[in-house]
Amino acid sequence: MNIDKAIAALNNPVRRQILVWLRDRSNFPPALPEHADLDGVCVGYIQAKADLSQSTISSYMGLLKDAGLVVSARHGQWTFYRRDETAIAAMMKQLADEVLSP
Amino acid sequence: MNIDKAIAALNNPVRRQILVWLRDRSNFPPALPEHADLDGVCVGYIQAKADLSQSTISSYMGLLKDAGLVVSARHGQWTFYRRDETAIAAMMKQLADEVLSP
DNA sequence: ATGATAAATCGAGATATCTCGATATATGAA
DNA sequence: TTCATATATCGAGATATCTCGATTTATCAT
Repeated sequence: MNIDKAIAALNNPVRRQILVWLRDRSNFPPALPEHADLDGVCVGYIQAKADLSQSTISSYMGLLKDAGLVVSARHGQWTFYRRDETAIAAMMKQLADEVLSP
Repeated sequence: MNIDKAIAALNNPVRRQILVWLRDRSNFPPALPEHADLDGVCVGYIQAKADLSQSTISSYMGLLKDAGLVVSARHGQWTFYRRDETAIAAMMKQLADEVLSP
């Protein structure tokens, strides 16, 4: 996790909204039966919800992943993204330590 | 305080550094005797420490102020900036509420 | 008034980000 | 193998940010 990349990733309302959506799987359509046991949400569902182009969402997810805020797992032709709660909490703590007065 | 403006203001390492410096007045040279009772740090001191141009620092402080993270007070020809601790804490709380899982 | 100092504003070139459509890659199905 | 689907990558135009030097504004001292 890199605080500069993390803040840059957060510096966009849609990317923050995606992080919020990913807090709850029920913000998206049900998974396909063959994905029922998998964690995370596929890019297509995120794209539909965000209503931006496929390439934009793919690159957004790449930024969030590169910042360490989400992790991805490929299953067949799908890539599933989910929050990295530990990394997100660590990033927030680091930012708070830096920015808040003790 | 506006979370979009605040994150944008934080999305720059020098501006974050300035916020850190402003946590402790002793990060800067002593105030002039006639300013001894005033709170905050003048733009010139911040500029010297950050080693960027006067106009850049003036505009950085404007961004931080516009984001609500600092407040300014003019005294004679000097403008003194200081952290708005309440607003900074509120901003961090709002960001945490948005980004952290409950 | 004049001149000096501090800060804010302006205008601009360089760089980065946003967002798209088109194309490439990977996988699964027929 | 061929086709369809999901995602990633590429290239580009529009917009925003960074940072500067020059100028303007505000204030103080002479």
